Amino acid sequence: MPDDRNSPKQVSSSGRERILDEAEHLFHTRGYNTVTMRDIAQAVGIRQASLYYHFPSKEQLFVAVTERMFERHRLGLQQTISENEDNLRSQLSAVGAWFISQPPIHFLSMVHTDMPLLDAENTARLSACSSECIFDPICQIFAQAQQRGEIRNVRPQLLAGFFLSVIESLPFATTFANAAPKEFIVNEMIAVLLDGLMRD
Amino acid sequence: MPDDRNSPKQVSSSGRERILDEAEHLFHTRGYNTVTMRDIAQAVGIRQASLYYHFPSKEQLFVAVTERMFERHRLGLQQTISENEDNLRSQLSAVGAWFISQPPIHFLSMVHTDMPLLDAENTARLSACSSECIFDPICQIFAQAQQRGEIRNVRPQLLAGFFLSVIESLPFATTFANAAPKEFIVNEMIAVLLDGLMRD
DNA sequence: GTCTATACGCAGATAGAC
DNA sequence: GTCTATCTGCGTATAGAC
Repeated sequence: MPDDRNSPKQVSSSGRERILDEAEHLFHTRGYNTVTMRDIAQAVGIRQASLYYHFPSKEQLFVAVTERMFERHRLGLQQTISENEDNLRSQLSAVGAWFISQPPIHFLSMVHTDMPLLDAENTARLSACSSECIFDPICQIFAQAQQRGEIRNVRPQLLAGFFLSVIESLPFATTFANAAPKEFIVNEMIAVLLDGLMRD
Repeated sequence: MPDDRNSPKQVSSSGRERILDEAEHLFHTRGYNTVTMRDIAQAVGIRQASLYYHFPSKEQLFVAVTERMFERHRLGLQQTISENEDNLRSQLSAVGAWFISQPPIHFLSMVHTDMPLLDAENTARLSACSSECIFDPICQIFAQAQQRGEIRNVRPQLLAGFFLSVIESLPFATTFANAAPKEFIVNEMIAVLLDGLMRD
């Protein structure tokens, strides 16, 4: 917590943070376009116009929300990966558990539906942020496993995309009536992936 | 082509069909919410209000468009699968080629962003339609390969979800600067999948 | 920091002429 | 079948009081 002598109350639950929390929940469950500033204000418990004291526009609020979310994933993934440095299987399993523990990103929806509504500058910002915080860490897992000789030489980017696309489809897959729990699906996926990659 | 004696012009390019064509292109590149009836009318070359002669509402137009698209996939998949009955690898490769030949479905975006804006009844219709036309056929491919003893016993639903989630992420994956062509990615995916499933 | 009030534009849909 | 004209509601954003 920053040492801001002028802050009258706790910094941790400042008005701005409460807005970011509620906005994140709404944006990433219903999408940028569908959520209105009134929805967010109502969730926070203030009036719609009051949001504009904290954020200059809906778009800037969305960017702030999304960057904070990506950054949280970057830290979470970094810690998860460093705690399981022994082998690829345990790393992937831990990473899967990390994603399951977080609200779904709905990355494809974000890229396809939300991003095109933003300024070109903000689109570029968020794209870069998503690569650094999510895609690159997963890539590194596979790249390092290859350096250790643990798996065959398939392009890490391909494998990372592979892995993430299945993770992303989990929220949908588990809407089926007879769906298995998320943890089961992820581990099954990892098993299929590795039994094809492992040298016997 | 149906034998409609009263049709004054060719049925193939009737006004209704032209609207469906343009609406499909717009809806499935930009999403239900973002596309306006004026956008569709402009693409067709008529005025916005004229659309309401053919379809009672934007929602019904979207449902008609999406059902027609799913049905096209059902027929395309059926033919593709029947033309490659020998083994799983050639079937999957052909199915991958089929999906690449079609405009992306953006299924996850549709479920996450578009569907919740529709009536519960229409949501149910489209969900059922997507299962019958897309999910079930892919499931059958894997189930039959298991019956032939070609692959291990992993739940076909899991493998179908696996396969489709990667197909769905192709439009995104190929936006990267140094991206490989779609065909390459799909075949690489199939190779990883099968080398883990094939009995050696 | 939050409020009320309001300006402004846009999107879906209807009415009725041709 | 397509048009013009219009109604209605909603969403973002601003102005200014407290």
